[in-house]
Amino acid sequence: MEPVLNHSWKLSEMDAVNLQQELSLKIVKEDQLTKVSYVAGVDVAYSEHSDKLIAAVVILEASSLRLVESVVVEDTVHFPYIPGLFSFREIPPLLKAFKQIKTPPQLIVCDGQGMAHPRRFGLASHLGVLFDLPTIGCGKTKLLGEFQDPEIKRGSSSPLVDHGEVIGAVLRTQDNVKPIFVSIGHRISLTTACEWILKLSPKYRLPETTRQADQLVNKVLADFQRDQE
DNA sequence: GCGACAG
DNA sequence: ATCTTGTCGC
Repeated sequence: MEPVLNHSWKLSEMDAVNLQQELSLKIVKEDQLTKVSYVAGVDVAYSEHSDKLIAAVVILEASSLRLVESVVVEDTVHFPYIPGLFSFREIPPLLKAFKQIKTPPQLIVCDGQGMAHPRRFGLASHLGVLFDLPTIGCGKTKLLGEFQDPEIKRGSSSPLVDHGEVIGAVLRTQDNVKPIFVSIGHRISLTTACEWILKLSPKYRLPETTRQADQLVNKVLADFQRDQE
């Protein structure tokens, strides 16, 4: 559960890019994923007129999709939002929350891209390498790549391609609903990743992991901002 | 120069 | 991400 790397996270943009390139040298391999009892979901919500943020990690039981544990932390923004350097903004608070998790997950679903990234190393890949756990990148919109609209039926998908390389899948999780962008994070194949996302999205467009994490951070942030006034 | 650009 | 009301539909 401990991160294999320990950075200061007080990085310049250039430092961030260099670190990202170092970490991306790690090899992504497929795990069996046969014994996944718990799946984690993560999300961060930001305050508008302050540098405060709320980060959360939720743990769902894989078989029932029931919420079994959640950790919420308050933190401060220490890195700006820059497309391609998203990890450096969200990982510090997420690590802070992960440190308090008592139920270790065997899979993490991230709110953002994994391999579908300019350097093939988005948030999901980054988190996967840090924890050495299987991770899936699951974004609501694309960062880059070209694709054809998948068929209208739930479960349909089409490849997300960048410079001739398949970097992810555009997956329809509900009939006639806007598809989401799935990509390999770490230690998982794209096919297995899509299967998991479908399993985690029995009713809504987004997987339960990100939905639960999302509603949690937004609720806590709302309470936090209410107390400020 | 113009458009794109995870959250 | 965040600012925001109602509205169409199952």
